[in-house]
Amino acid sequence: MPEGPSIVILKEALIPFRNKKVLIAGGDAAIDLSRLEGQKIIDLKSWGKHLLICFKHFFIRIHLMMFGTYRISGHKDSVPRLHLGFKGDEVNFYTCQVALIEKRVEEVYNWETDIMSGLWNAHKAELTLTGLPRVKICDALLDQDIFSGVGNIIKNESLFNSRLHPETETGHIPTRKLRELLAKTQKYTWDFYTWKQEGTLAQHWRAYEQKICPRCRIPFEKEYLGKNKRISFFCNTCQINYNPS
DNA sequence: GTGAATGTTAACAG
DNA sequence: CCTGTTAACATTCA
Repeated sequence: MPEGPSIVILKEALIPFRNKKVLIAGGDAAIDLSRLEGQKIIDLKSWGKHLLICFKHFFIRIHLMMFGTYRISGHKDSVPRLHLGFKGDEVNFYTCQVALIEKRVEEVYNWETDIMSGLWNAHKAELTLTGLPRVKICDALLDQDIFSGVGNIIKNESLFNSRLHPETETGHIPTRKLRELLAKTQKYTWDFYTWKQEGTLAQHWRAYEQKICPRCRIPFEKEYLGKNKRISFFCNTCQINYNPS
């Protein structure tokens, strides 16, 4: 379910719980739930695919992984991983990773790599990629230390929008093309955010899960590419591979 | 019933 | 120690 934009949407949905006190903490998460009870939520943040629920002396990190779900002001029949009970309200998370971290978020996270953040630093990303010339761009885009919040949909769509072949090594990408990719990736994440909220995300896909290239009408390639063997949809004609042959 | 999917990491082999 | 592979977690849908 989650790439960065979905986590931003989740965070925004939780903003009404800022300054609310957790009366009951439950669920089967392997954390000290009693630590939460009686504590007031100070803030809600996200970094990449991490949702951060901030308290005075610690924060909760939630990662929805592939199948995580949640309910706000409601619950499912199954046992939640984390249940937060408030006065007359509740929030529940399912099938996710939960950690309690005894630090301030500023000590742990740098938002310059978070593609959804106002602090996102394209120049820093460019420098990092330049220093990893043999890494395939399809792997680099999924590297959460470089593009925090980018997932497989954003990877496929951004490469298509930039007309870049997924297997191109970063060191062979012309600087102008690399900068185009950085800009279009950030733009697509915000399109994703808008379309996800509208419920129209899938109908806007131009590459992901598509059979025909919308640009030149030839069939898409569908291959498991890169170190991580994630599915890649791409057009062999429109998307240029700059690697020397 | 089977396989694959918006993800990540621990464990293991070499 | 580094790198690569496999397993594991876990839900839903085609």
